[in-house]
Amino acid sequence: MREPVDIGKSRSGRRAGRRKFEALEAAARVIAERGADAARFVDVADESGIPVSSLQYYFGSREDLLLAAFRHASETELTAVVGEVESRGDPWEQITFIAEDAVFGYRPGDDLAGRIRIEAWRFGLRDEEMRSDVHRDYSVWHRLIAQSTAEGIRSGRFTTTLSSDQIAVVTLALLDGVGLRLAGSDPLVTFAGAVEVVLAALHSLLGVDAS
Amino acid sequence: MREPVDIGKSRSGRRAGRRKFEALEAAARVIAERGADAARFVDVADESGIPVSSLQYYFGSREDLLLAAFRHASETELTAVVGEVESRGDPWEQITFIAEDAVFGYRPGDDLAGRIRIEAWRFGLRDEEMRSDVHRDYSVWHRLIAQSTAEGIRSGRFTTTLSSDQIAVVTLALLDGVGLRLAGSDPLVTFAGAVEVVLAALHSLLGVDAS
Amino acid sequence: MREPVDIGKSRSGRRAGRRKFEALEAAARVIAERGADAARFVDVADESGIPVSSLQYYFGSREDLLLAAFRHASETELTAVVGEVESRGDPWEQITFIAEDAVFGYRPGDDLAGRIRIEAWRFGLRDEEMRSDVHRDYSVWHRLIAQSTAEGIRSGRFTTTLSSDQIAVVTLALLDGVGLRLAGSDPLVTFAGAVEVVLAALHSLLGVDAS
Amino acid sequence: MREPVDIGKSRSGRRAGRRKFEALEAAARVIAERGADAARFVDVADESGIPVSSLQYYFGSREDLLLAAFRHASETELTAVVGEVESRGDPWEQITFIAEDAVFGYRPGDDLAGRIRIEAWRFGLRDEEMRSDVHRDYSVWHRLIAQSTAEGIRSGRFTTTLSSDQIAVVTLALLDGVGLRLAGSDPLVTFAGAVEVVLAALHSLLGVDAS
DNA sequence: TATGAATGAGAGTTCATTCAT
DNA sequence: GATGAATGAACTCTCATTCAT
Repeated sequence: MREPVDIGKSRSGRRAGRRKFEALEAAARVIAERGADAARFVDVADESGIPVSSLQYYFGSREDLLLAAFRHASETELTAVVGEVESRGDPWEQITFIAEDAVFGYRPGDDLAGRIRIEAWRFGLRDEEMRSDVHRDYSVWHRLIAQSTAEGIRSGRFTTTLSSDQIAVVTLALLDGVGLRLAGSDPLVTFAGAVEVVLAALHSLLGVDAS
Repeated sequence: MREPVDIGKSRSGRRAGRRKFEALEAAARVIAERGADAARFVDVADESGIPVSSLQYYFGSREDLLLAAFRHASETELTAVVGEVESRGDPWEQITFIAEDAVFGYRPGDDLAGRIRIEAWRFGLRDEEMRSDVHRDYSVWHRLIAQSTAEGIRSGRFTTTLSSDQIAVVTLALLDGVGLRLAGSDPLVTFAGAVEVVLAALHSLLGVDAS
Repeated sequence: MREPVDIGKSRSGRRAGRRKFEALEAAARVIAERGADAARFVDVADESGIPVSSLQYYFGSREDLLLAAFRHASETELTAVVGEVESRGDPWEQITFIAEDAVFGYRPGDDLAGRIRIEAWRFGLRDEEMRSDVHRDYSVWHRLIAQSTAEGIRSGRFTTTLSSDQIAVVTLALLDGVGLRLAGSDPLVTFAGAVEVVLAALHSLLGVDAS
Repeated sequence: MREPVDIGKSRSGRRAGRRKFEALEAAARVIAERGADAARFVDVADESGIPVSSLQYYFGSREDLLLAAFRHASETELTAVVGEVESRGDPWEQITFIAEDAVFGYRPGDDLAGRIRIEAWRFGLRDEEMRSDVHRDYSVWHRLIAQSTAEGIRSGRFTTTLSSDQIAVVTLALLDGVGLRLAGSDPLVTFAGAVEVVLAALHSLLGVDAS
């Protein structure tokens, strides 16, 4: 609600913007490590070196800080992914990029992106505002996959009994589903195996033309 | 420290077992509604009518109560599912039963089972003890699916390029993945559509023999 | 709202009741000294030796503690005054007792009662619940004075152009009005002078028969 | 440290004086509505449209702002009343004007003056500087009433057993006393009844000559 | 002169837990 | 075995104030 800090255009604002950025990154790390529900102001303060009262001054309430951190993380991720996908011409390459990128977010020891995603879902279950953010993010991922799929079908690269929208839903479900297992260190799902099984399933479902 | 739930056989224990059972059911409802992190002793006390100090007397710490509630819920669910699956002869029927049962746990307005599952994963991300419970539960589901799949492959009912273990991983991922969308009221995934898309994907992946 | 503490009948309750009583007396002292708006939990805790969290356990919110303290003080005072007044037969003696008792509440160095009264009014200006308590207390004082006055008029002891209800309003206004001056250490109103002027005014207004 | 309000004579100061004036009026409204103890910088900023830091720049600390607001209000009121009183020749008319003016300050729905007076007393109970302001104001009111009374006695218009100083004390006590009841919406004291009872009491006490 | 940025101090409230019965 | 009483710890939020333009 309160947004007193300049996002960083003017000279004086640059420093404020910089601190806000650092606060958001710190908040994301805290959320990933402890979970959104256990992310306290004092944790973010310790992680960022910014006083608690300053965090409150920047973001308002605790909930607003969490929302801002989630938003920051998803925007950063989505922007990068969309750019990369568009730079690839082949639909199957686009799909594999998306899948690998998503699963890489759960890489053991470097799973911040994946954990943030999980926390975002969870938080969205009970927070109205977060929920609409999550829905919007999913719609972007969905469109990305559905478009690649439709293009693959059109061009004859893919042959599938499912619609492109169904493929998008299935793909996202697969990625979230294996992500959970990876994040939970499930012994039945290794990182390498996760990438392989997801790609194998999509390859089969899409009937990818070998040529 | 933690006590396994008294099922209520001994004479003096019968009433205590009854109360514990009610406490666990109440705890599950609270967890599903508010989330494990926000589930307070006082919430369970209000929901069950049992005083806070009695809950502590029965279960020990807050964490122990949550663990017991999760355990109670997953045991109840698994016992039922395993029985039902074993009563079915056809592998595809077994798979469809498992899939439908899982997705039904996210039925809008009656999604206690699904929400408990989500909370269990999440809690297991940061709680050592919960995590091994989650792993054990997944291994049961995994075995159930892998066995049906192996039987289907052996009998020629299924024709697939994936191993039965991979099918198990994919199936569970799909179910969790669509469950998340349903639990989050995602407008892109309706309940009916979720059942359909999961079955369509599995049907395609398993190359189910039409006969 | 919460009233978990026995008021002190049973053996175990006696101690709890005792502590609550001490908390209320301490709260009254703090209110008199610092003012209701500045009366903090920690002040009452320091004054009474009871931990803050125990005060909250006993009374609930800060507002409830203040209300309870005000109520405790006014009940104690009113009970005593009503008893004393009834024990006096002559209307003028009754009136003088009330007036002197009220003004004595502002005795320099021993003005707890007077200050509590002032804080009660003030708090009642903005607190709904306090306000009705204040109204109720005033109605008791009013009735007391009006009855004495009516009796004096009936018996010929008083001769006045004002109604007994008007005399009650005037008397209470006078007492509050001089009380304010005394509480504020106004150099124009000394304690002795205050008693004198109030009695002189009432004597004149009531046309007290010299006999 | 505290600056007397710039009335706005110097060229550069005129605008600043205007803003200060508006800030003081806004502060008075806030004090009347919420009470001095609950009057925050941010409330006055919202009420006046002047930034918090500017208010601090103009007035210094919070206490200084409150003092300035009280001073502004009482000066405005006193100046007007003194002028009006002096324009009246008859002592009883002077007294009635003072009484009516005071009670009118508690007119329901338009009781800013009355509430400010109450807050001023109260604040003066614990603030040294405010207290001397209050004393000074009371001395002005006192002199006004005592002079009218003395003139009335001298001219034979009044016949009373009380001294003119006592009449002043009684009058002010009456006015404050009924003001409290009015401000507190006491059901036993209506606005019309308050005016009537005060005038009746003074009429009786002063033994006003009917001629 | 005027104002936004930043921050320390403090307050109420929640809650798990300990203790005594 | 069961439960009410009591309490310390932690957390969010408010607010006056200081600082840097």
